[in-house]
Amino acid sequence: VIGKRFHSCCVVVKNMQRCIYAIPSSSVFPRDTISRIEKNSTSSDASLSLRATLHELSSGLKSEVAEKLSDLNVSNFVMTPVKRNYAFERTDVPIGEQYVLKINYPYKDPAVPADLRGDHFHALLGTNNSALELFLIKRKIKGPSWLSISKFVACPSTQRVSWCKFEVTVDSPKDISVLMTSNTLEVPPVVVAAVNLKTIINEKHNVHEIVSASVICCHQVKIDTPMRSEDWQKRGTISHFTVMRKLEGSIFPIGLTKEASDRNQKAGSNVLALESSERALLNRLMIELSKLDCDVLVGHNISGFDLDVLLHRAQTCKVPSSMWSKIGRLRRSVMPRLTKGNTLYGSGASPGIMSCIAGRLLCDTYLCSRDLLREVSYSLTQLAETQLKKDRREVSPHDIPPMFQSAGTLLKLVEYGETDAWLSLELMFHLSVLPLTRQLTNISGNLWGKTLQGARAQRVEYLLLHSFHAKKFIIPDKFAARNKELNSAKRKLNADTEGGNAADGAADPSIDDEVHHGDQGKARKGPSYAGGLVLEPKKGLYDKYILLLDFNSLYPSIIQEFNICFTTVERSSDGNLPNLPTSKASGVLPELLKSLVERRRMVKSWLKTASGLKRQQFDIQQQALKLTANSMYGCLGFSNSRFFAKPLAELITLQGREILQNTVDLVQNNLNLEVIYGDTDSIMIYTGLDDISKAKAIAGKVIQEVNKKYRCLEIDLDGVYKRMLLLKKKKYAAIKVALDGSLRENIERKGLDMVRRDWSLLSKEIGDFCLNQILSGGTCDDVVESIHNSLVQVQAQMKKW
RNA sequence: GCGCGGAGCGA
DNA sequence: ATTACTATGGTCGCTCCGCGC
Ligand SMILES: [Mg+2]
Ligand SMILES: [Mg+2]
Repeated sequence: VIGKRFHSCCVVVKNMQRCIYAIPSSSVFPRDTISRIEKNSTSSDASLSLRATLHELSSGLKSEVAEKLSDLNVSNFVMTPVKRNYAFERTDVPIGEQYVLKINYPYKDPAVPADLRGDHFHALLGTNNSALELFLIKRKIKGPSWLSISKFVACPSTQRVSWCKFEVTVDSPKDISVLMTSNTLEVPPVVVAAVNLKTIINEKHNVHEIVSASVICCHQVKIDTPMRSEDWQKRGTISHFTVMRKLEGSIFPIGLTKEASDRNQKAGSNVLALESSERALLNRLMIELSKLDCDVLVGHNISGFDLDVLLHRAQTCKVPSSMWSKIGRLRRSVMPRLTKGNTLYGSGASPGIMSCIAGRLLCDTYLCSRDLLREVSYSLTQLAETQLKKDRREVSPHDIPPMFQSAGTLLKLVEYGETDAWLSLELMFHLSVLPLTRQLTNISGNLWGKTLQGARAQRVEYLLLHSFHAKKFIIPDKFAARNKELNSAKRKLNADTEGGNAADGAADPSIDDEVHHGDQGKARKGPSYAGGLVLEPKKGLYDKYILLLDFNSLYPSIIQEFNICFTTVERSSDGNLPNLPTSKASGVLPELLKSLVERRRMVKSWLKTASGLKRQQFDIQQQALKLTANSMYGCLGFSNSRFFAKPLAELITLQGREILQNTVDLVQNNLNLEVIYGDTDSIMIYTGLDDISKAKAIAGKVIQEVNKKYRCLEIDLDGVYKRMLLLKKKKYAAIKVALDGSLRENIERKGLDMVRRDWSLLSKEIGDFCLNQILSGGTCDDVVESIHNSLVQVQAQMKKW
């Protein structure tokens, strides 16, 4: 901090040590010897002698390892016998607690092959762990937070690796710790720069060339709470500029130069810079960006367009690396391969591009909107209209060259560019992207940048890495040899779903709630195990009260209820469905979920009494905790996940199906109520009553009966429907009555064509009209007539066209 | 009815 | 016109559309 401003600082951590584990043959630490000496070693000097004994026992192992390491040109290593747990999928590592040999040596030395074996050890784990991951896990760094950095030395400017304001070096990762007293420190603001490029198309090479770049910069952005527009738009905390260039072989239109200098003079800074070439434009842009030294780059489809164009043009125009690399915070000398994989639209920036902006976060509001909103289109124009209530003028690259004919139109172009940057920025605030992703990151302990990219699997991966590490587990390697099963099991499963699909041939999932929408692009793989049970709906129009009961967070609750974990469920090597655990000891996953649920409960209790920004902060935190708990199951069933455990995922969904079926049976057979539908974690009960309080009383009874069967699982009344049209599985609409006593009514539409974005507006509007009529409560004749009339009218209107 | 491909809703 | 998982991408269930047989 200088004065009241925060600045960037790069910390170079030297001497990172690899941490690998050799799994000894059973003869190295004989079980009876170990338990005998452990029993005696309760006092401290006895533990000294324990250590001595362990070193003694492992001497053969150690010398063998030492020899093999030396063969591999690894010289500076330390070996220590330690007690660790294992609970994962490798069959060559015993499950449970045991002594293993920990080997530390510098990352500078080469990684040893993962399949290295010896007479005294039969497996090696952690050989390829990344230094960054190890650092975060060992130092227990869970997302952005204050760190204490001790014994650092400032780096002379000639040896810097970064463009940061400060750069220091520490000699050991242990010089860095999470600052425990950080609650007393203010959360620093971040600098956010919104970028928008305007390009023309070079027909010959079929590439975009940049003619203008606009940047809007917010210097005081909060990351702990959402910000209202009046706060982030406060004068003095925001700045902007546009860099523009003339078209090749032509000059700027008359009056532009004068206008630019007037504007700059008036603003007291370069708000409009005119350059003579694309290369000069890029140079200027990089200089201005490096002055801003922003923490976050934001833009609409910035990862799919602007950054890509920017770097490709820098390459083509031979912008020196000392310039283009300022787009990030690391100094770089060679341009990485910009396109590698990821040519799919909407899948984020390529790794090469991401590496260029190292040190800055990337917030693509196109990708964020796809994740957080449901819209028929995610264009900036559409989002500006529906989300921000603003008009946006669309400018295609083909419209641009003519705009160079007059100063007036060219200034319009500047305005459009700056407006687009502004709208994207506004969208970012509107969606609270930074507070939400920061919170998610602090819960899981991964990298913030990855959360911004989506990377749900990695979030869960880090959450589990931290948890298992804290309990002294050896963590599964990233590229475990998972060559066994693969596709063989999946075929079989699809083939032998016994019974038709009447009431039991269904599957299961993970109970997503509101969020997570836009899903274009990625072709889904076929399912590899059964998911949630979907009851056959009793189709029809219901006009008396219907109860919607729904289990809260079904899968997280199942994991806790049945203590499902890597550490508790015995899995056979053939990948068959395991039995429920009998173990009393709580597993790691259940404990983890319990703590997430408890934290959420606490935050929600604060939320009740808080107000204003504090309240919004708690709300975000609460959402993030729920999201995290709910996404864990998905990763157990994710074949590329480091913690892939299909048997566990399968066991969870099986419990889900049984619980739903048992609930249906109880409600129908014991309570004599009519269940008309249910999906995965919910049941709908037709009460046949006109009296809402009687209906609610029934709900209370059902809830009581169901909940007393379980320890963690909890069913709750999710809604009361006054009338409902039930068409098919996952397709229905209903008038939902508010439960807060206000009796407000609202039509809920699920799965119907009118909620899908692949139907025309006209079709959706007509559908909605029909639905309103059908649910209006009018007589059948009236409804039919009204719909018929309306359709005739539409037909007439269409004929006029 | 089967197969393939494509949509994106639902939990 | 075609398409190879050195990195990486959360799960499954249920319509709809369109082609070919
Ligand atoms: Mg639920
Ligand atoms: Mg539900």
